[in-house]
Amino acid sequence: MTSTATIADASVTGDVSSPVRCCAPLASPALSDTEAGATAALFKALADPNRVRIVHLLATSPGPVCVCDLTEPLGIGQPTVSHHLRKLLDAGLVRREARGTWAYYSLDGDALDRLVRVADLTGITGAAGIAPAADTTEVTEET
Amino acid sequence: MTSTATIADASVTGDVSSPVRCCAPLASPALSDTEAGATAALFKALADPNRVRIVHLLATSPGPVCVCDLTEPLGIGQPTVSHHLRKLLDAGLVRREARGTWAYYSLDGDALDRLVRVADLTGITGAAGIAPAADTTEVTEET
DNA sequence: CACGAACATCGATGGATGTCGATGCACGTT
DNA sequence: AACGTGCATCGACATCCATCGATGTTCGTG
Repeated sequence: MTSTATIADASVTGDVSSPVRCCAPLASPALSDTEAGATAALFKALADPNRVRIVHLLATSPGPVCVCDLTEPLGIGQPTVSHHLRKLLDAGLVRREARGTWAYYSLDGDALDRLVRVADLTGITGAAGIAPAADTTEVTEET
Repeated sequence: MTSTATIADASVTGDVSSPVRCCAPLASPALSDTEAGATAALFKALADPNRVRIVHLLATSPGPVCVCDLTEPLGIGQPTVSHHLRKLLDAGLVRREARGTWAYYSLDGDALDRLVRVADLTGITGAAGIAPAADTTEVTEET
């Protein structure tokens, strides 16, 4: 189906006046399926309020935090906390350190850096198709 | 609910040697419930491979893109594309411009900036409880 | 004025996910 | 050795979500 020559026939004249077929030949997905999935997985790890709170608690804590420290401020059961921590662990956002009976969790600074980088990558700041929000131009000079 | 005063009794002795009750009183969630929810919602908007691809396509496209331009590279139906675009629209990541029969979408540069800022905010880079992911355990480094 | 195209919405459905209670395991104290 | 504590896992359940097909609306052309 990708052979739709009619699409190319629509031409990229730029005028959107006639309902021919529309559809200018967009760039094919330069993002591989695997990469898109990995990026989505990283975001999905933070797509829950309680996990956001966990990351925030880990960030604001002066040191590693054990599971039982999280159940109360979050207001959820211990199995659920373990569940969320596992999600964050799988995403590589936190690190686990078993210490006797306890399990201490801490943020992975490298992962957070990766997160910021992905956020930039997603938008490719400075690309063309970005509508400047308000003040036109001036679109985040980023790094 | 959870009036467990015993927790405070555990005290912040700092030594984790005896299984008294553990649980040093972590800082209460400095993140408001509303804020945590908003942050999670922003991440949730990008927690899907197809939406990541859409954002990528919008970013790499030389100009605004209509819905029919997306159905083919994504390989999903038109209603589903509209569904995803609505999610991105609700999250404020894209902007919609009706133009005759077509609807043109473009990225919202301000929203992307906000995304990067939230990613920073989530981790508060430079906070204490962050493991530098240095040489120690070498993590897994995923794929 | 009638037809076709693009798009949003509706209803339905299968799969993923957050939450809980109960259970099992590891470890340190008594 | 026996007990208690912290934690991960299991099974179950309710809910959310991505996807599709069908439908209705709007707009431009013949």
